[in-house]
Amino acid sequence: MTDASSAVTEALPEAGSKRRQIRPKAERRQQLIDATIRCIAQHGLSAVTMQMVTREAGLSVGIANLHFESKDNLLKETLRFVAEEYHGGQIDIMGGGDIPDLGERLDALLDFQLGRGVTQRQKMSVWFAYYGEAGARPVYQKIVSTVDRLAAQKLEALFTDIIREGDYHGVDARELATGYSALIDGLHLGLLVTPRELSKRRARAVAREFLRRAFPQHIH
Amino acid sequence: MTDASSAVTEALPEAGSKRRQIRPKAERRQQLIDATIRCIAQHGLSAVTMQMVTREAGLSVGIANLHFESKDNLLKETLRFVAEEYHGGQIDIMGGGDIPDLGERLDALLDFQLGRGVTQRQKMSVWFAYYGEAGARPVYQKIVSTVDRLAAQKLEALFTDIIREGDYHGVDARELATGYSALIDGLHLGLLVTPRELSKRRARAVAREFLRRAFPQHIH
DNA sequence: ACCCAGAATGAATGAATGTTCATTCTTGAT
DNA sequence: ATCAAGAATGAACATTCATTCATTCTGGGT
Repeated sequence: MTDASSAVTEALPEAGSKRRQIRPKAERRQQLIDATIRCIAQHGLSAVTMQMVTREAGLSVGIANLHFESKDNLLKETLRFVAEEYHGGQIDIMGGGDIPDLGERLDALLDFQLGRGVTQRQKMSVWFAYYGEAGARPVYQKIVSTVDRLAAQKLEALFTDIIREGDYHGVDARELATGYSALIDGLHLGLLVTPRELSKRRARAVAREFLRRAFPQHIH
Repeated sequence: MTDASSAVTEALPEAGSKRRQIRPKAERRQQLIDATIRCIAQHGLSAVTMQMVTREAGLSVGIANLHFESKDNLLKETLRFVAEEYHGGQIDIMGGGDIPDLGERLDALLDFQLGRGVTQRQKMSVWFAYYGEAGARPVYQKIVSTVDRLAAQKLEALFTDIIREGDYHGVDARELATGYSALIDGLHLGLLVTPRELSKRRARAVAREFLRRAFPQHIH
């Protein structure tokens, strides 16, 4: 469904080549979204301009309004892309039967959530930039909560399976899922804002400890 | 140290009174900071303008640059205020001997963190608006991490005391403190972005469950 | 009653930004 | 080789915003 290793990191089109190229609409859209992600990460959402984004993409200013009708729309679509990439990745891991062992599936989930792909500063910056505006922009809330709800359901289902398999008592799958999701979000925040105090390694240890406390038989 | 019930919510100075009033510098500064908080919460950080803030404060545009030298500075000072209010409140509860019983002190902390004062949408919006920009603005990182570090130390100390008192084994105070802080941050995020899915009541239950799991003797 | 230091005002300014659109260029079909 | 559809360009425009500062007003000190 989603590709966590999208080409967000590779900037710089062939510098020097000034020849105008015509490319399919979908490709240009993605190019602009990727450039937007880089710009938000580097300059902050409130400092992003259309000129900045199109220059980063190696294209002219007019093209942004050709493929997206407005800046607002470009930002909206960028959020949708990031949200779907993140939550889609989780859903793939949780729902798919790719990993039959439930404990290993938990591990894979944790790896995805705090691994290289997602915790790249770029992605985290974008993620929280929108969170910051969500309070004032219902559109953002809706985009996030739509994918978020599905991921939450899958996580709850996974926890329910684990609870049944391990015969754990006094544990509420729903509450635990809420707690785990919140913990991961909080760790992402810490990694973004105070990277000096919280290393990726320690973030992972903290999350793992949370799971181990809840499911001791499943986390080594 | 800080006053959690500051007058952020009360908008509207006496409407209709057009008489110019001269007030001490400190008062005007606070007036403008409060107005800025309201504006960020309502319109989002990226949409805040000086005209908007000064109108909200019931003052003229020029006054903002009289008391703060620039918009940048006003935003910086506003973040400092919110950060100190939030972390200062926590530090007061944790460090002070106002509450001798450690379990009760934990309860008080949780009440403060997820109670009315802090979880007001206004404050949360501001908090995360800045987090969103922190990736691109080292100044914000520094302001937050300064107060954050102190609060983290106090929390770790409190947890250490509790672990000693309860004679808990296999628990690392530092790691637990990191996890708890992250959990609270994540719950705040949930309350802000998906208030429909996460009620304040449930957020509190989740946090309490985390503590109960770690310190069963101290949380009823 | 008077005065003046400095607080407060808001129209004016210039810089920055989103959006438009007339024009140019590319490419695949004929 | 030619052509048309439409992708791409970027100068121009209108708007918005932060900042300035000449001017007005206030209130405490004398």
